[in-house]
Formats: sequence, structure tokens, C-alpha cells
Amino acid sequence: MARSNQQSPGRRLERRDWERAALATIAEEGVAALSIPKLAASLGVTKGSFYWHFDSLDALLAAVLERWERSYTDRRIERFETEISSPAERLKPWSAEAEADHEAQALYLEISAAAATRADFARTVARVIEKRTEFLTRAYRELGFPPRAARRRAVIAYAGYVGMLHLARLAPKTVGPPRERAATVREAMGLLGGITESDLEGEAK
Amino acid sequence: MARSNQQSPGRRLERRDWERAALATIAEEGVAALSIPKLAASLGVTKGSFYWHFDSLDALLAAVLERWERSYTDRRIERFETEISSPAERLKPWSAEAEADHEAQALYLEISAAAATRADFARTVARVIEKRTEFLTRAYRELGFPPRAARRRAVIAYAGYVGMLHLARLAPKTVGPPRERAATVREAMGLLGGITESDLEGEAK
DNA sequence: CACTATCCATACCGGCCAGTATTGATTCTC
DNA sequence: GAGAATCAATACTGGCCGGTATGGATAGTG
Repeated sequence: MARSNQQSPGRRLERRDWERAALATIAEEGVAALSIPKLAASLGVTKGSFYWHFDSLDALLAAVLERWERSYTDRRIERFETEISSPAERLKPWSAEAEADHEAQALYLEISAAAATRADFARTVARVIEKRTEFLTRAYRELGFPPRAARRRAVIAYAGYVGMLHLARLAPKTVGPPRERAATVREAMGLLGGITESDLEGEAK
Repeated sequence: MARSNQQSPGRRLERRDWERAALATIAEEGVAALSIPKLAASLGVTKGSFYWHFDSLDALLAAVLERWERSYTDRRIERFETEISSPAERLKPWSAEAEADHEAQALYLEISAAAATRADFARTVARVIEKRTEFLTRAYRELGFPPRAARRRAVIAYAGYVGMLHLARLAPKTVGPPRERAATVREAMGLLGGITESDLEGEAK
């Protein structure tokens, strides 16, 4: 059992600590592997502590989901849109952070996986995807795409983003070394950046 | 418990039946939800039967993985490459089948999800991804792309494919109705089909 | 008909888990 | 320093699961 979540010994825990620890083990081992005894052990306490802070495992998961949605989608999007004025530049850090922040990648994939079975996860993930796609749509609109075309580009871009997470995690040999991977991402973004004639037709509808 | 896997009553079971039932419940509820008692109940028998056909749960999973790799990757690729001569046409049914065959989609996503934790799943999934990417690479090469560019296009195409599976399952509202979804896929394939100057440089290396 | 191989049911064990109840130890507050 | 609030340990229950052991039913075979 990983002791990576351990606090400085002797400290008392609060709700946040459990939420953070839960996010860490979800990133490492998935939602299904999360259990209260194991989580407690990783924090150096016993179940007795957990049930003081939370009513149930579901309550913890709900809190974790909310925290994840806020920090990895709401806040991130807000940061990008207030700090980066150029829409083209705004598209980059998303994929860049996606390459660097391994925990964020793992979290997204694990939570998405759990969404296939758990209804509460499904709702949150659907909302997160819509928010992120809307973020991309706004960027493409600022780049000059008409509304419907921008939305389509955004969906394609987000699909590619998720797919690259998937490939990087499950088939690193196939995507190649970091240099090659970066080149692939660059090429994909280039393909998505150009406006073609078909983007301009049918928009009156 | 779903009785969807039930055989005609009175029939005896063999290995294949268990494998098929396992694939079905994996598609519906994921690998983690697969348990021997539940699987047995869905087949109308008890655990006693299972342990006659398989040594352990891991043995079943290994057999299921093998079956999945053969029928959803090896055979499918072989069919496409022998029956469809045009490389452009060969790229279509992959995404078309991906839209139609819901069980195939669910299976891929669930097995990939399990691959994050289970080493045997990870190995198989990595192999499957590599085979499929190689299939796409061959098609792009026949379309005139130089080797390295073809490979990059294939990776991008496969990432987009996986991402669309992901979006279709977890955020159908975001991808829109089937018509819109089809239009998005068409546009993505169009973006990937054109050869640009950057595809031709750096190939001497 | 007897015999054997195939397939399955039943009963049991140990292990892990969610959740509850209770008690014990700190820390905060007045 | 007394009392209350906060945090945690311990012990227990019931449930589900993987795996084993063993005996019973059915189907093929001579």
C-alpha cells in the first residue's frame, strides 16, 4: 500500500485530506479500487476517522467529483480565458498540460471509466465534457469560424485530445517518444486550425 | 440481474458460452462488475459449473481477452484488407462500424479502462492499438503519404476514433444527434485526408 | 445394461468490505 | 481547570466474493 498520501504524523485530518487522498488513489488505481480501509491506511488512521467526516462512501465520492469538476474544469477554463487573450495560444496549454500533468490525465480516464457504470459520475462527466467543448468552441469562434463549424471543430479537437490521453497511457510505444508525440499533437492542431470552404456553407440554416 | 445471456433452458454449457456471457456483461457493466456468481446466475447455473470449465476467474478473463483481440481486431482488419481494395473506402467502415456496433464500443472502452490497472489487459490493449494503428498507417501509405507522415496521420486518426467513442458514450448531447455526429466524423476524415507540404519534409531522416 | 465422461449443485472456508456503535484521546473554549 | 467539541481506535455485523471439496445428475459408449 502506497504511503504517498501520508500527512505529517500527528496531524489531525479534515474533509479535504480525505478528498485529496481519494483523488490520488483514484488516479493510481481507479474508482473501483477505492476502499475505506485502504484509504484510511494510506492516511495512517482507521475507518473510525472516515465515518466522522463522511456519512458514507458515496458521500466521499460525491465530494470528490465536485472538487474534480471545479479544479480541473471550471477553474482551469477560467484561468485560460482570463489570462490568455489570443485564442490560438489558449488552445495550446490545454494539450500541453495534458502532456505534463500525469495525475490529471489518469484522473480523467479513471473517472470517465467509472462514468460508464455510475449514474452520478456520468452526469458530472457529461457536464465537464460540455463545458470543455464550449471552451474550445469559443476559441474557434474567435479564430473566425462560424458557429456551427466552430462547434464541430471543438468536438473533433476534444475527441483527439481524449484519444491522445488514451494512447499515451495505454500504448506509449505506438505514439512514440515525447518528441514524436509532440510533433503528432502539433500536426493535429495544424489540421484543425485551417478554415475550409465547407466550414462556411450551410451556416444560414 | 439481466437474463439476457440465458441459453435455451436445459442445454449444457461449454467454455464458449461462458466467454460470450462474460463479454456481454463486461460490455454492459465493466470488468470490475464481473463476478462468477452473477455470471452463473445470468446463465441459469451455479458456480459449480464455472469451475468445471475454468480454473479461475483469471483464466476466464485471459480467454475473453484473447477472443476479443481475435474477433474485434485481427479478423476485422483481415476482412477489411482482403475485401476492400480502395484504401479510402477501407478507412470508412471502421468508423461506420464504430457508430453502429454498440457492444463493440462498450467493450473497447471497458477493456481499455481495465487495462489501466491490470497488467494482462494492458498488454493486450497495447497490442490491439498497435495493430489497428498499423492498419491505418498502411491505408494512409497507399493514399500516398510518406511513411512517417502516414504513421502520424494514423495515430491522429485513431486518437480521434477513440475520442469519438468516448464522447458518444459519455456526452451524447455534446456530439449531437446522429446526423450531426456523422457530419462531424466526415469532417474529421476530410481534415485527415489531405496531404500538406509538411507531410513531405523531413522524411529523408 | 453397466460404465465412464461430462456437466452441475450444494455446502463450506477465508477474506475483504460498508456501515454501526461505543469508547477513548485531544483540543478548544470559557 | 472543567466541560464541550472534535477527531480517532476498537469491536462487531452482515454481505458478497473467489476458491475448494464432494456428491449427484445426465449423456454418450461398449
